[in-house]
Amino acid sequence: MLCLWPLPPAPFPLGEKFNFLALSILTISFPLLSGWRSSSLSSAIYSTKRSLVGGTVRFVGSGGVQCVNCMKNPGPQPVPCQVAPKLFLPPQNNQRLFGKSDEFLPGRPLESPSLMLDSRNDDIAIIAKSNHPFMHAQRARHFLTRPPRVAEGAAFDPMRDGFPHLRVARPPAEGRGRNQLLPRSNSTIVPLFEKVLSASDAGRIGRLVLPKACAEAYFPPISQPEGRPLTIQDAKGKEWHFQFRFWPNNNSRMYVLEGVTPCIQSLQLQAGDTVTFSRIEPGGKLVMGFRKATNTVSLPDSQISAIATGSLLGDSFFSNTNENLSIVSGYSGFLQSMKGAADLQPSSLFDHHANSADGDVSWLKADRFGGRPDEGSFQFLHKRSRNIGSKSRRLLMDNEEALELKLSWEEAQELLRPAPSAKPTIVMIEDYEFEEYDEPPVFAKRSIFTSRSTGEQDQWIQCDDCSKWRRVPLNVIIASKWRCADNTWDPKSCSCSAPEELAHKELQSILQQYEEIRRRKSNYFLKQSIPEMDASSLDALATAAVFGEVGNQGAASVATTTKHPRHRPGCTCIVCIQPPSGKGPKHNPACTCNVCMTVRRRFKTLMMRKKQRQSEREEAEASKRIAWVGRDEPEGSNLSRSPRTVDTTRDCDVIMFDKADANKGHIDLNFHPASREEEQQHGGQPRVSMVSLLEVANRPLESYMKQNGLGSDFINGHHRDACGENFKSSILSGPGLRVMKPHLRKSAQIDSVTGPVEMTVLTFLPRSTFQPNNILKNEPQEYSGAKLKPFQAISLETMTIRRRGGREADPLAGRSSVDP
DNA sequence: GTTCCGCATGGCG
DNA sequence: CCGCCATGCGGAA
Repeated sequence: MLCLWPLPPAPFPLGEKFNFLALSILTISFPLLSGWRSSSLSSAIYSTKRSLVGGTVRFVGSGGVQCVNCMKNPGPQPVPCQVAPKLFLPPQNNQRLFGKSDEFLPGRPLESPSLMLDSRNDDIAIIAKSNHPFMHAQRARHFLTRPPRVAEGAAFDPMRDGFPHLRVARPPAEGRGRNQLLPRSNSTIVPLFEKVLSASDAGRIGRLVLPKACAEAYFPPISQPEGRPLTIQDAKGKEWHFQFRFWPNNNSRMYVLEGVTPCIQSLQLQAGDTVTFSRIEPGGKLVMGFRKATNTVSLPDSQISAIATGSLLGDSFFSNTNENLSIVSGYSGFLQSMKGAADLQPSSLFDHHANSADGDVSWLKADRFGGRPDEGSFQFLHKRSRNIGSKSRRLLMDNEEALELKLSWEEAQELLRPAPSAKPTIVMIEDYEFEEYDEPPVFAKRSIFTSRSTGEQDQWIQCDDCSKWRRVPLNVIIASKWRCADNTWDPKSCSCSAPEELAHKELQSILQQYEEIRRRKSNYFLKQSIPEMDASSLDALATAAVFGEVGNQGAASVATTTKHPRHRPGCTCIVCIQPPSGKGPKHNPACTCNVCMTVRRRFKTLMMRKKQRQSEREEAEASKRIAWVGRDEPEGSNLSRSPRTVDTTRDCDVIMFDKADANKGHIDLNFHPASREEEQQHGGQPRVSMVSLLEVANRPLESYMKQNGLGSDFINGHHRDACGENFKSSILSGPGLRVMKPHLRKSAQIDSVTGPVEMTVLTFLPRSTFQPNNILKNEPQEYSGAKLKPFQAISLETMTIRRRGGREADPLAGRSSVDP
């Protein structure tokens, strides 16, 4: 049942902001006792329009909401309310919400001792339960800017006009006036305001900053900075003693509630949680509740730190301890339209509430998840975005953005594309190229890239309506929803009724491979996330190195693209000019194929190169390096060349090794092990024996290095070139895999023989993560892992990294000692 | 050295 | 430009 309330007469001039006041969609439900109605209150937008219907329910001590129109004694006997429709009838005479004749009394059994009213004016009872929407209207700032201003001494008037009143316990007897409510039996809870806890509030300082306007309006007046003590009672009856005081601040005051730490801790409140303040009348006892925010909670307006509920509407109230009754009070100022409530989508926040309610609690979903918000909703969203402050943004990130960006790094990578207009700036850092973008990446709809035997590539995008896959140009970036009708590139497929271009088998094959790649990537990242990889992971790493190739097996035409998303048609980079290729068997961790062995050997090569450079820096003798390289080439063949690859692609990243055809300087972006082996066995000269490769690969890295005149210090993680090596190791992640954590686990990345192979990496990384300036300055200390920020899943500052292909000769080039 | 206290600062609406 | 308020900061305990 929809409950719409009229707005009370504005106690203060309604500014423009008021028109955008956003309220939550509230849902309440309660037992259908006599005179009771289950209701579903939904509210999305609060507007100054006053054409809303109103309703009156009463919060009764025995629980539930009672219709004041058919105020039957709550009892077990089901007595249908004869005037049920009146429950939410518009109030007459433009009465104020929660005024004399308006009561919104969400009714869940109030078993809490907090409802044992205390007549002390400065007592507060914390009676709200976690996650209960007290006031879901989060836009309080606007209220707060104009709460009923009262002079000291006049504040804290419990019966001030315009205050919402919530009756507690039994509803008044027929004919009983509101002012005649008996203590303990007919008390009114007057919601005052609420505040979203800031980090400071929830911190250990023990000071809760109170909105000035609210503090002055609803709390006992204080004339001295020392203020006065307040006793707070929680839902369990526990009393907390606070000091309500203020600080002089810029000729003003800053009100704080001191000594809140024990309470905050006891209630396990954190920044983002909401503390609510109300008052119980008669007696004027202040009560305090709270509402927990969760990670998935979307605070409609976190920046709104408080809500002067009393001045406005204040119908909401607390849940009590009865889990069966989830009474979410309505905010009085309600929506002018419930449109959108029907097609609300789930959100964890609201799911949470729904869990404890019979009715659906779906407020705000429409707002946040595209539930076709009406005009008001639109305004709400607009307003919300307009009112995000820096501090508020922080909260928003914690509460909203975090939810909406709940993507893994990999997932995020899959959705990121360079901005269409972005042009990279190539930055050289040591022997790596960084393609740096000033523009943030854009999100794009997931697509699959395939390549045909001819090397031609296609991009496939799935229609959101018919789920058919349509071929679209490679350079197309689909932002979000896409339908066949949007297919302006292929008139034959611009309708959902058009048949799919791909045969079912082909499609299945593509999708299977796509999923397989994704799965393997995921597994790979899992392995990567293990701080200490054991040596056996080398095989896994090698396997990971060929993941992309796996994706190319089977259907000849199926291959994930070798193009990096930033590449555009016409791009002549080493990646784009290479046609994809590759077929063959999968590689398991124990695979000893040439490629896998090469992968292993590459790693050793890399280690040696690192050490070599280190030595070079120390000795500054370039000639030594040349000599060293000369004797370090195990094969003297193209096989020893570093895989030059270096790029990953969009969704289905593909490993791109040098093809064996190194003489042509040709890089096979989709090298396949079988191809290489076959080439070696048939077409090319078998320049290296498997036995030798195995021998090399299996040789302990340390001994291998010693043999090559390399120290082992770096093996133990004490390499001096922490900057460059760590960096490179970081970005030299798995083949065809984007770096997940660019600079972590130094020991694992650098020291372990399971360290990364020389593979493709291309990822969007926060510029701040890599601190390229620091890197460029070659200041290892500035580039220590500890100084790098943890990876940030999504950053608007991005950098892509690409291993510079083949710039340096493999130090093992020409080395023949391991050749047979 | 830590915590508390009071005030100052600065961002933002 | 002003007020609010989150938070920093320095001195005191």
